[in-house]
Amino acid sequence: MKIDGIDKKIIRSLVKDARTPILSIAREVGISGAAIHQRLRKLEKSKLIDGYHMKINQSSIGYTTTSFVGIHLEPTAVLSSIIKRLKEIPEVVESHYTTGNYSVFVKILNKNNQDLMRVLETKIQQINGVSKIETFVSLQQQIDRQIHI
Amino acid sequence: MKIDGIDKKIIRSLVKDARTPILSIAREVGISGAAIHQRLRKLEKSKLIDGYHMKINQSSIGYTTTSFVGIHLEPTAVLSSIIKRLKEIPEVVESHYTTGNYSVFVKILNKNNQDLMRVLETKIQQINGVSKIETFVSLQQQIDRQIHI
DNA sequence: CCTGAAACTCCGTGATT
DNA sequence: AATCACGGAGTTTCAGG
Repeated sequence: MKIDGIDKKIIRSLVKDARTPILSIAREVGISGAAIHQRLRKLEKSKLIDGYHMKINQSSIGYTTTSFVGIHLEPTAVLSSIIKRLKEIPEVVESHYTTGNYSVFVKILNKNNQDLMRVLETKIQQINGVSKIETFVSLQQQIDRQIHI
Repeated sequence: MKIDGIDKKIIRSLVKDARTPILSIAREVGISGAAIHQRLRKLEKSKLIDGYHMKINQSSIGYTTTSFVGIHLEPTAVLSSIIKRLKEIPEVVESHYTTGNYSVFVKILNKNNQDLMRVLETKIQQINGVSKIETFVSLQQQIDRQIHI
């Protein structure tokens, strides 16, 4: 998959605002809307584009606490069933299987510290196969962006 | 800010696909396009909506390695200047100031393990005030979603 | 908070270079 | 891989219930 300068302009424009009309990108770039349309179709087909998503301001709906939880597993634990249980916890927004100290590493969002405690104690800690967890609460997020093209 | 069932339907639809036409949401919900348009304006004004973004498939552009890096700071380190330096590293996509073992916790994307090593050694480790770092490489990501409304 | 209608803008496609 | 042309859709605004 080759990406030229025009493709990059299209991508940067839609990464910034996914609802930008194709025609306004066309005017900016200096080629026709139909051409932008064709390129976008190709980019979508190539799987370079994962989708277009509205981003919700989590704190505006009361989710003010972001945390990372390192999860140590018991030797007999089965990863796939752990993941299945994690998916059932709506507060869990990311889950990774990692090298290093932990086995599973998750990002969770909560309304407040009490809500965080509830999820840790009554949800994550209760999953069969979880032995020990370690929690890092984000006091402030300073960077949040995508990889730059 | 009150969110009713119609607002939720609008939000869910645009979280899934930010380019969904307002009119098609209108047909789904059963009210006029103008009404959806008005509600969306209000949601945008209320700051509940953080934006609409194209999501790039990072691995399709060669960024196949995701890692989390816990950064220990020297007692004299100044957070704001550390953050400033981190922002200059394009591979750093998230940065948090956290409780727990670390002081700063970042998510970084790399093309491969060698590229990861380069960024750790020649970029992050070189920042003035950084004492020790600990890296967790994601071998697999199983969950990636937004908080559910 | 909704609607319908008008004016405007955009989308998607087919024919063409 | 770009262009033009065009009919169908979508967006935005506004007067009105």
